[in-house]
Amino acid sequence: MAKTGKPPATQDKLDFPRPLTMVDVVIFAVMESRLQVLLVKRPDAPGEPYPGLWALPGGFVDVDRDESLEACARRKLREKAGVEAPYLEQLGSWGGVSRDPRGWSATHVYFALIPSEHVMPQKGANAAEAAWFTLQEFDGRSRLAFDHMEIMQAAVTRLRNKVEYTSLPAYLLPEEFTLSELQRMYEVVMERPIEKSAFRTRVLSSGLVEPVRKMREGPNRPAQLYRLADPVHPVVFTRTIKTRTD
Amino acid sequence: MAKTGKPPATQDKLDFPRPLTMVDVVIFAVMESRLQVLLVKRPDAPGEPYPGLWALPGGFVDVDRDESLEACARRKLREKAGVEAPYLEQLGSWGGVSRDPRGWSATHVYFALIPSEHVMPQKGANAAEAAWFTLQEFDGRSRLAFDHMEIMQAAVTRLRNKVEYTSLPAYLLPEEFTLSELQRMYEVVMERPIEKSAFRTRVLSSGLVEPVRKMREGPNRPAQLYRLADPVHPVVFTRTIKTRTD
DNA sequence: GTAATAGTGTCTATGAGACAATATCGT
DNA sequence: ACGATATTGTCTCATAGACACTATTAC
Repeated sequence: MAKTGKPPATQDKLDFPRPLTMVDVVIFAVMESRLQVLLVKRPDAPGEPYPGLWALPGGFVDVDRDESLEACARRKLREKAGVEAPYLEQLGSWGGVSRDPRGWSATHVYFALIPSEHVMPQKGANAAEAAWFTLQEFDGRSRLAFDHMEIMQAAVTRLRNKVEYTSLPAYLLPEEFTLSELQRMYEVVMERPIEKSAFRTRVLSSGLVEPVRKMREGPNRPAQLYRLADPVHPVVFTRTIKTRTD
Repeated sequence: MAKTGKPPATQDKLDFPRPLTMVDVVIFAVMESRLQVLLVKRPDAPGEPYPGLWALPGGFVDVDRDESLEACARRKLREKAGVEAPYLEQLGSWGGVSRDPRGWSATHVYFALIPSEHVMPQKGANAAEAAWFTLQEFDGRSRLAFDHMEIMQAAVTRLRNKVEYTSLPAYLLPEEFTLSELQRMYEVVMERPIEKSAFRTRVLSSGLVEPVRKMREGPNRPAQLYRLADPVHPVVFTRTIKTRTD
């Protein structure tokens, strides 16, 4: 920030054109053993760009209602997905002259992980059409509105990178879960199997989880249920889960 | 982005108040074996917030001159530090009602690493007062304008985290450097000594650097000079440099 | 020779990866 | 007992960390 930039040196220093400011959210959940993203359909109303195309849930910052960018993101999350996400992190921002036909715009993008249990009645509060898409559905053909394809890819990349050395997949599960279920979340996100024994040692010795006095019953040996020891702070491991063979 | 938010449902859908949009840059360099940050002094002119306080270099996005956020950041970098940074990454964005007395504002923050050789004639192009500060100078007492203290801390945290598993410190050096010099950069950023032998193995086996047919001469045994094998892409290691003892 | 820094080697500890063995449930 | 999944154990390998040793320059 600092001093006024180059804009017209009028008497009123704030009297120069301002970019549009928005917030978008990339919401991930795992359903049917697949990583999925929530998208909403662009309205057909006149003046609306990219009518009928799928887009990330989001919208303009409302200077009267939104205290901050993150508060705005949480509002979008509530409105579009009807959830309080257990994990929300800022992904980055995208801005420029050409990304929105309505003019110079900048969007602040957040990415959220939610347990599929929290998944919504499929319609956002404002009745906008919303749907979950697996990542495979974007191989080339389908287009998204604005630069949302690029943003979504960035979000997936970030998630896939972080999975290698953090506990993020835990936020895709309900409060209580077994180690096998946690392992499955890792495998879905990484799209490759991981070794059971090593995984258990890694998780248990990290202090990531603590056992609850309950078992998951089934048609086989019951499994110990765990919950996050510190649900607020993800764990960062000092090694990636598998030596990369770049 | 997507549909217009809650703002006044006028005929013209874009006719609602827009936040101020800016870009700030946290510029790091190592000088005198210390990690330092470039700051500029806020002007004393009437209407300018935080007059006389130190702030991150930055300013409003100029919708006529700036193609994109990153282009805007590079412009600030040129104007305030007079450099093309060999490393520039987006740090995040900060936005809300209260961070700037002039109204709802959002800043897009980048962080840059530059070799101290590139360091400037001390005055920005626009004659604004600029100076380098060591991080120690911010222990409590000194205040920065806006939320720039918080932003700077976030930048330092990001850098310190990434040093553990990336080659970022290489961008604090000139094109050609010795392994000892590289190690010194790591040590300055991490604020702890690291082991020579392990460091050399790590660096050499990673393909991070390649030798040039030159040596650094001195009052002792000459050292092999290296340069980055791929100056564009930082290397990501699969292990942190030292097991954290949290 | 000495001082100073560059560069190598050796040994240990940690934790990942592969794979096998054992445990405990419902039926 | 059988099927299925949970849980543990054993062995190997890669690499970080500690520390010592050797190498090459200027003086």
